[in-house]
Amino acid sequence: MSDGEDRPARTTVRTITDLARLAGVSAGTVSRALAGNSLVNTRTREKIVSLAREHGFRPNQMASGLRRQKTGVIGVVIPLGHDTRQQISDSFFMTLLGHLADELTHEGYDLMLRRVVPGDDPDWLDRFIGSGMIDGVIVIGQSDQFERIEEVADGYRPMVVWGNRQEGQHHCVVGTDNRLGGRLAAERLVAAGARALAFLGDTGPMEFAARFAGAQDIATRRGLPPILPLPTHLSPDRAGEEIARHIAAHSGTIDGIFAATDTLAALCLIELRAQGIAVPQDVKLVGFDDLPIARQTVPPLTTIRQDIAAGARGLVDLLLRRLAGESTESLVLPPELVARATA
Amino acid sequence: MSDGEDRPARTTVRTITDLARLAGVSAGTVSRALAGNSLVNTRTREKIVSLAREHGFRPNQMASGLRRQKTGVIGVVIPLGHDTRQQISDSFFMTLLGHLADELTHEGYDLMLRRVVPGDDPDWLDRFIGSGMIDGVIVIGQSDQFERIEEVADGYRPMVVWGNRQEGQHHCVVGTDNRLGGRLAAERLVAAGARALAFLGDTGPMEFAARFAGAQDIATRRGLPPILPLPTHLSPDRAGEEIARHIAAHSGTIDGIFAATDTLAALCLIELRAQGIAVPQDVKLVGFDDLPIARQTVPPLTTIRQDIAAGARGLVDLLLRRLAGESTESLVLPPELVARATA
DNA sequence: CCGATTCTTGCAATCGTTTGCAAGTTGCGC
DNA sequence: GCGCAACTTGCAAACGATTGCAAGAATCGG
Repeated sequence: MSDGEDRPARTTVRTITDLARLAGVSAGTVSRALAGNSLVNTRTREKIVSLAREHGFRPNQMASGLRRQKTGVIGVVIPLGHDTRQQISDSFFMTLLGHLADELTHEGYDLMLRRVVPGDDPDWLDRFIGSGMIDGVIVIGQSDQFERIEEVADGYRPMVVWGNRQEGQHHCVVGTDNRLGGRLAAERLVAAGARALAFLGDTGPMEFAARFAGAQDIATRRGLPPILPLPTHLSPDRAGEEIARHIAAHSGTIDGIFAATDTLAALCLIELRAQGIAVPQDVKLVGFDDLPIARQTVPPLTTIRQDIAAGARGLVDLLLRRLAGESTESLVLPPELVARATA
Repeated sequence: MSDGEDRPARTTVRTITDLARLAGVSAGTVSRALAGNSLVNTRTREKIVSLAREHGFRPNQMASGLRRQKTGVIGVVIPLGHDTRQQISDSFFMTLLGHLADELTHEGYDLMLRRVVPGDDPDWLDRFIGSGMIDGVIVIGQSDQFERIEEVADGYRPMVVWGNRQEGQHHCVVGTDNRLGGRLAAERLVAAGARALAFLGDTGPMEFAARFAGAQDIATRRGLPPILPLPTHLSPDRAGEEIARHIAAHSGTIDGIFAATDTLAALCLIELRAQGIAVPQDVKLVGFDDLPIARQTVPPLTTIRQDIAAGARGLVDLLLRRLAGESTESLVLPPELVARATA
C-alpha cells in the first residue's frame, strides 16, 4: 500500500466539463456515463469512470439538485416550543436522531438538521420546506405547533411527524400510544399499592398531556382521587429544584409518582432519597421512555418503554413512501411496561 | 395590467421570475430587493418584499447556492471507525451535536449531518467535501482516521476536527487535553488511597489512548505498578457483560478504576454493587466527561469534566474564521476534576 | 435649457449538471 | 449497394438565482 509514486501534474478537474475535455467527449456524455446510463458505449463509459476516479472528481450536488429538482436530502427539524434548552439534555430526541441518521444514510439520503424556536419565527416550517434544499421533512415533536403543522400538511405531502396522534388530524404521524402508556404506568402504580397518584412533568405538550390523561383514566376507573399534576421544566438544572420543592410540599400525601420521562424520574429518585423517602416502600415511581439511564438508577427504574429504533424506521419508511406518491396512514407504536424495582 | 394569459393559479409563486411578473419588474430587481440591496428604489423594494411575504415566496437555496458558490450549510460528519453502534448510545457526541446545532443556527448556518463507516468507504471525507453541498466541515472524532484527515487537511482549509491534538499535526483540532485529564483522574485515585489502578475502556481510539497515557504518567511518577487496561466496547449492552467479567476476574487485586467515559463508569458502578464491592471503600472510581448521568449515580460519580458547550463554540468559531480566510491554531481545552463521592 | 451626475432598472451571462432532440455511425438484411 | 434499425454522441435548453454592465430616468448645477 505504498503511494510514493509521483503524480503527473494533476490538472484540477472540478466540473463535468473539465472531465469531458480530458476524455475528449462532451459534457453530456460524461454525465450519462457517470450516471451509469446505458445510452453510452461501454468502453467510453469505462474510460470516463476511471478518469473520474483518478482525478477524484465528484459531481456538484447543488447543480445536480437544481436541475433534477431533487436533492437527496431529508430535513429533520426540532421545534423548541416550550423549553429552549430542552434538546441539549433530552437524550430521547438525540437517540431518535441517531437512529434517523442510520436509517436515512442506509436509504441513501443525507440529513439536514435544523433547530427552530417557533416563537421567534412563526414561519419555521414553510421556510424549511420552501428552501428547495430538501426533498422531504421529518418533524421531531409537535411541541405546541400542532395547528401550524396541520396547516402545512394539506399542501405538502412529503412530511412525517413524530408525536401524538389526534382524532381526525391531517398530518402523518408516528409515535407511541401515549395514553395507553399512561394507563400502563398508573395500573402498575396501583397494582404496587399506590392510591394517591401524582404526575411529574408539564402537561402542556401533547405527548405529556396524553400520558397524563391515560393515567387519569385508571385513577377514575379505580375510584381513586384525581391525579395531582406536578409541573416542571425539562432541563435538569431547573427541574431538580422544582422537583425538590414538589416533594417537600406533598411528601406523606402521595404514594405513587408517574414521571413524564425517565430523565425526570431519575432526578426525582435522587430527591426522594435526599429527603429520606424510600422507593418503592414509601413511594412508588414509574418513568417513561426506557432510556439507558433507567437501568442504571438505584434502585433500577420501572418504566414505560418506547421503541425508538422502530419509531425511526417508521418515520423513514413512511416518508419514503410519501415521496414515492403513496398516501400513508399514521403509525401508532405500542408502549410496553418494563418492570424493574421502583414500582 | 395583466399579460393577457388566463392563469387561474396565480397563488403559486415559486420562482423569483413569478414574483417579478407579479410586481411588474425584472427578476434581477426582485433578487436585489430581497437581498436588501441598496441599489433598488425604496418603494419598489417595499412593494416586492410585501408581495413576497404575501405569497410566502422563498428563494430556492439550491439555485442561489449554485450561483454564489456557497450554500450556507456546514457539514458535520461522524466517522464510526471502531464500533458502529457507538453513536446511538454515546450521549457525549449527541450532546456535542446539540450544541453545534445551536451555535451554527445562531451564526446563520444549517447543519448537514452524515454518519460514515470509513471501513466501507475509504473516500468518506473527500466525498463529503467534494459534494458541493457544504461550505465547510466539522469532523466529530478522529476515530482511527487520523491519517486520512491529515491528507485532506493540506488541500482543504474550512475543516475543523474534534479530537486529540498530536505533535506537529496539520489539521485544526479542538478538544480536551486528554492526557492532562488522565493525570487528574489518576492523581485523584491515588490521593483517595488507591494503589493498584485499572483503566476501563478500549485504548485504541486516540482520545482514550491519551487518557490512559496520562494516568500511566502518574502511576509511573508515584512508583505504582503499571495500569491494567480493561478493554470494552462502548455500546452498553456489550459493555455491561464485559465489565462484569473484568470485575470478577480482578476484584481484590485492584483498588482504583479510571473509566474512559461516564457511561462506562456508571455501568461499572452497577456491576461493582452487584458483586458486593463497596465504592469508594473497596474500590475508588473516576469517570470522564461529566455527563448528566454523573450526577445521578449512587453514589454520585467523581469525574473529569469536558466543557462540551465550550468545545462546540470553539469548533464553530474556528471554522468561521477559516472560512473567512484566517489560518487558525488548534484549541486545547482544560479538563477539570469534579469531585463527588466515588473517589 | 443643457450637460453631467446619480439613481434605478433591465438584460443577459453565469453557476454545473441533466436530458430531449437530432445528427452522425455502425451494422444488418435483402 | 441501399434502406432501416439500433447505437452513440453532441448540442443546447433547461433548473432558479445572482450580478456586471449599460441604458434609461431623474436630479442638479450653471
